[in-house]
Amino acid sequence: MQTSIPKGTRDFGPAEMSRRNYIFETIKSVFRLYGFQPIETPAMENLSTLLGKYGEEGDKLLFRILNSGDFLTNVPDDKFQERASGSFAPFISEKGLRYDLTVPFARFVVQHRNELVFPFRRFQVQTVWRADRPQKGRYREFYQCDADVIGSDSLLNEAELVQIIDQVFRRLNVRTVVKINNRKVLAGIAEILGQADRITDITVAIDKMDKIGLEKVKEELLQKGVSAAAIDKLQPILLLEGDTTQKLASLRSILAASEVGQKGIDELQTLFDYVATFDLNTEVELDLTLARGLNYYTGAIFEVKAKDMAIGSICGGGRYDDLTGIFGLPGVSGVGISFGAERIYDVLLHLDGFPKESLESTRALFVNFGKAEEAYILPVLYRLRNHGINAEIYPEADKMKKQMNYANRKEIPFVVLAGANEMQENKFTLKNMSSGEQQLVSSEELIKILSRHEVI
RNA sequence: GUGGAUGUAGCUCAGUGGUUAGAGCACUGGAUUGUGGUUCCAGGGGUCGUCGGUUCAAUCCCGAUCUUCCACCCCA
Repeated sequence: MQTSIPKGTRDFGPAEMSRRNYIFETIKSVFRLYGFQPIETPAMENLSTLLGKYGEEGDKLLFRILNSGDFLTNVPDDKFQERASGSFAPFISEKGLRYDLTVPFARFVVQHRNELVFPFRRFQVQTVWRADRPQKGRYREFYQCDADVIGSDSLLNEAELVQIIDQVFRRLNVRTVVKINNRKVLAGIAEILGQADRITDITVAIDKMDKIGLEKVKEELLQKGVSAAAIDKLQPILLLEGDTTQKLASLRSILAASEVGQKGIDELQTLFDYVATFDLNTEVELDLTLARGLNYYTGAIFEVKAKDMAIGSICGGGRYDDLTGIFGLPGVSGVGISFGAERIYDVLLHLDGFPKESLESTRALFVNFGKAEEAYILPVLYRLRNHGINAEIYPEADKMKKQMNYANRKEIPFVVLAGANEMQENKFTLKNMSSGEQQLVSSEELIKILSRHEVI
């Protein structure tokens, strides 16, 4: 029988799981350090919650769940005849798999607003699904690791998110650069250009600056119907030189006529002032070409890139002023970030950055020689486990070669042998599998040696 | 969603319009009845992605479909 799994999904074996858990645990522990609390939401949401929140593209990428039971009976005859999936679909599907963690979170906040303590700091590490066409580093099922603060306008939140990013990548030993921009500044730019209604086209185009270059961006803008005069005015903004302070200063004069632009610059200034007082490993820079696709961002936007590997962003986020408004709770501002665990995995693999001990599962294997030996071993095994030592006994009295081979394959560092000789002396032979050395020890010594956590 | 490539043993890959399709690694057994990683010997395992067409004959040629990969769109 041929087995397979759906397109764009993956299995994870034990070795991959321990590496992935290392990443998840690192991220979660930093989230906890900053006072964030975990929540989980269901894999599926009502389509009414999901639809229309990610733009037209996003709606197409939603996985929809077929209604259970005899789902065709609810379809009116005329819809059935039309064969148009657009009008047909609502009758046969009312649930979908979540597309990200932010929208379900917004729904969660609205639904539980009376139980929550605001400002609410939550983190969430769960799978999301997108019916995208898979390629390298892009899957139809993947994890997101989100932290958001909701119910606070303070820019201190943005500043602390930068600290969190720094702390996570410091612990993972990945050199990064954090790029920051502000959606209000982008709106200001569109306003100055006299193209306030084209803000989406403009931001999408200038987001491609580092990828396709200035000339292509200008071409794309022309094609989208932005006037040549406006593009000429845009050019000096994209080519701003100098450090952050200088960039902000020149931007302030360029955007003098835009109120929203000035507001954005103020916010950026405050954020960078905070960040300047932190002792960070990561570089933090102002990048006016950073746009981020998601259209619910309204203030700061972040993106993190690895310095030692070209793989796109490994973390991103921003402020959204009214995400809960669509669920009937207006005026609640939030800001959050999302770590891309799958890409961080690829970066660590590339840098050989996974710690050796994260792979070890069993510390000691007891060789099985037979029933009498089993009875001798089991109480000691129980004691080892009570001391927090991962240990196992081979379940059958198979050939030594096979049992030793099992230890090799599982990369178990110690093997314990206890047969007639050892039983007579009430001792155990402890073998170090990497050096091949072995010693005769008591059960007390066994526990003592195996409790040491050094890597061998 | 658009364009291009790909699919042969568990894995990495050879190969041919014509008898029983191969290698390395892995697996199982033996050399070796309390000592693994090395070596040697033997063995099991494939409707050559799936369906259809051309042909006396297809794993090979053609078409469709699915998978994986690459670029675009978009994104983590």
